[in-house]
Amino acid sequence: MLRVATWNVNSIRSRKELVFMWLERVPVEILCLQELKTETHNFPFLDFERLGYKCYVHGQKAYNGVAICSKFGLEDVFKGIGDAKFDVESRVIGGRLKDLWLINCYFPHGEERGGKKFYYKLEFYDAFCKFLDRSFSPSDKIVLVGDMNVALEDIDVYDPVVLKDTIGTMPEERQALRRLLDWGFVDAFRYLYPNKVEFTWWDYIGGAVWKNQGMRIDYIFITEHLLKSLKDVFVDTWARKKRQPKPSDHAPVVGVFEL
Amino acid sequence: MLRVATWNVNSIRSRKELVFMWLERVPVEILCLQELKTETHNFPFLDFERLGYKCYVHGQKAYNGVAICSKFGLEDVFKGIGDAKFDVESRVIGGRLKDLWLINCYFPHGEERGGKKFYYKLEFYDAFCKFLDRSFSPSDKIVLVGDMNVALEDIDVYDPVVLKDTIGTMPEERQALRRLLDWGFVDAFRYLYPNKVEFTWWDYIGGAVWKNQGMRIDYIFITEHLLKSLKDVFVDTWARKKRQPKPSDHAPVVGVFEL
DNA sequence: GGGTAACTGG
DNA sequence: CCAGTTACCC
Repeated sequence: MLRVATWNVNSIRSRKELVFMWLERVPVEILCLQELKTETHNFPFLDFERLGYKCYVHGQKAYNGVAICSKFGLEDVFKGIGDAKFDVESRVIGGRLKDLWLINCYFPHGEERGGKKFYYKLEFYDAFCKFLDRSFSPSDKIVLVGDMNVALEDIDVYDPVVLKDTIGTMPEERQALRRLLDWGFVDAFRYLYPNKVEFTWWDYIGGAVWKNQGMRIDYIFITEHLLKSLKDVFVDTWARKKRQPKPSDHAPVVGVFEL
Repeated sequence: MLRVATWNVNSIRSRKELVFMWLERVPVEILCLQELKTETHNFPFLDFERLGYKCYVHGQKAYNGVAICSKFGLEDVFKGIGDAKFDVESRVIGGRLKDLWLINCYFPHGEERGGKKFYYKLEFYDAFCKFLDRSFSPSDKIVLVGDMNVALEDIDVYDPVVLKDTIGTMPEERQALRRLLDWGFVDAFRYLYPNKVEFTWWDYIGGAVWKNQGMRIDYIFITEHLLKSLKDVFVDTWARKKRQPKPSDHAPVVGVFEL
């Protein structure tokens, strides 16, 4: 069994205790983290080592930052997407475990429609697709995980009417995310559960998590070769609902594979 | 027995747990606090009430702020020194318990010799003496406590050579503080222990507390009528040496009276 | 609402 | 070194 988790932790320094508590509950083999909000040298390598994880970290001060913590050593580890315009930010890290590629990405938030950050988000998706074209083939075994900052369908938000034209739900963004599916990925959660309403992110404001007012913006995408190995995908809201230590606004998503 | 304590807590919001732990050790009847660093409405009135204290609070956002927490109700509570120039900051609070006046003051730090804040400190002392002249008589029973931000004598600093011309030790400042003694106050600690070397403040920097590199800048001053009632004065370093919760850089000073 | 940084006061 | 602040990001 191979369990691959993705979790936007919103600062690894302030969240590491929670992460280790969660790993006791769900000791996944591979944990992909986003929004480390710290430089690589501040990453808690030793704490993860004690639990048997080797960590591959692409840190950044204050913003972004991604890591893969794996029980198995990775090869061909890469950072960024080979595009200088976007690689000034630490949003992508990947590597290979035998014939399985892992890619962990923190896609831009976008802020609001029409602004500079909104176009940056769309352009990032564009650049990411080009990176896929250059570096991979849809016939590869690839697990692409991360915070995509887009809810794919209306079923992926708690209220599509209330959230109309809010960031993460707009047609341009959904189209950008769908290009990853068009390229050759399958949304593992939706593949197994076509009608299930589950969210991975809830705003800190107004106790949204208690009213389950969330969005599904964190994903496990897999290429077709992996579909037969996919056993389950689940969102663990335990860590999001904890009050002490304080939670991230995202919950971890876990994919279970039998390879 | 009446125990009166003075403690610069360096933010009551971040120090309240420590204060309540300390009150279990030394349940003083009257606790005078300085550097609340918060507005009056954020003061933890309820926590103190649970322990039987009535609190008189003169708060301020971010800087200064003083309070008297008393097991007995006070009358004629006043805030400030009646001088608009200095009363824009919350540095003084006082009140009367029967025939005993309590005055709690946080004197300015002064930063360094020659600067604006240095003259402000000296002028504050001047204005404070004028306030005493206007409002009190040396024949009154008065307990004046607080962070005076001045070490009276060389014996009150860990190394007068090293600290020469550093803030809190300079002749101008000592002269300003001595004017309170000239007015009619007695330094209760020094009265009982003429040769004792004890400090009330240690810099956070460089682990000064562990090397006992401190200064005595927090005082219990009393008028002559109270000398016969004075039983003891002690500095409790317990709270300063605690690591969890984090300490203030000042230790509480306690005066014990038999009235 | 919760994290970061840079600044200021002590 | 340890508080507080404002400003920025999500």
